[in-house]
Amino acid sequence: MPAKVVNDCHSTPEHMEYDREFLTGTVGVLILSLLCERAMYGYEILQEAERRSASQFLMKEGTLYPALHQMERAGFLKAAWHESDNGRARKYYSLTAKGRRHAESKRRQWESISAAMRAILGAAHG
Amino acid sequence: MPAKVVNDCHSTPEHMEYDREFLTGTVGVLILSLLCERAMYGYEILQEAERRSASQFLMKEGTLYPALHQMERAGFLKAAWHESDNGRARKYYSLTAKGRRHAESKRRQWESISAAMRAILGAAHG
DNA sequence: CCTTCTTGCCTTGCTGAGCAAGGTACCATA
DNA sequence: TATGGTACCTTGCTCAGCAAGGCAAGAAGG
Repeated sequence: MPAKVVNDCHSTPEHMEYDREFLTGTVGVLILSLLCERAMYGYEILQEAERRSASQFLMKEGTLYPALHQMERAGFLKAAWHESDNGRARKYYSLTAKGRRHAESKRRQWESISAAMRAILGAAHG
Repeated sequence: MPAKVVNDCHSTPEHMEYDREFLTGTVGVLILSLLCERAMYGYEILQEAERRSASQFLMKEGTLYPALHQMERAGFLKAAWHESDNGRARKYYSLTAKGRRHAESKRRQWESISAAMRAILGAAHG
């Protein structure tokens, strides 16, 4: 039996290292919420998430791009290529109407769970 | 490609149906936090989680028991059989010292993530 | 000139969590 | 006699995150 490893999380660096499991689900809400404000391209989403969370969230490309493609297939996003100043091609994603509704649903779910967790954890750690 | 399905979450029943992904990670903190207060047996944990979250969390047995076993193997929990009033055997789990430290770490992680999410979502939904 | 860094997109293949769906056993109630 | 609650358990599937790669092009520095 080859042990567990990966993440011990006993140290407290400037930005906390999270057990991967905790991020499950957050990625979706994160993307949808950011795109709620304005259209963005993939690389920009990575940077925005990092910036706004004060470097707490360091989303990986291997997480982001597949997620974007899946949401596009699901009809939540639509993509459009645009040239940037530096001549570099960027793929901008924006929310569809369906995606906007979905974003709202996800946001409500997250807040509901967050509240329920606070109710339980709060009682526990007194 | 056989569609997505499973959960639409557009209705708003008394207790919200969550997309499974959101629960990932929460289960661990939940168990550890409850056991922080007192020793409990599996079935009791299911009920407590449901009660305290006002039926928001309906943890499944197929989720709970394997999680308990894994945490025991990891040295976070220790188990002890006790007879109940009705002569039924119950397996009580309690935290080890290591488990107590782990619980604290997990709780801090959750709160940190929760805060970061609020920072991003709050800005988004204005 | 060559290397390295940054931007910007992408993929394949593994791991591991949650869970549906089953099973066991006992007791009480209808 | 069956149904439903208590109380424990398992096998096998799905799917999200991610490590680790790759492609292309421009900028920076030696």
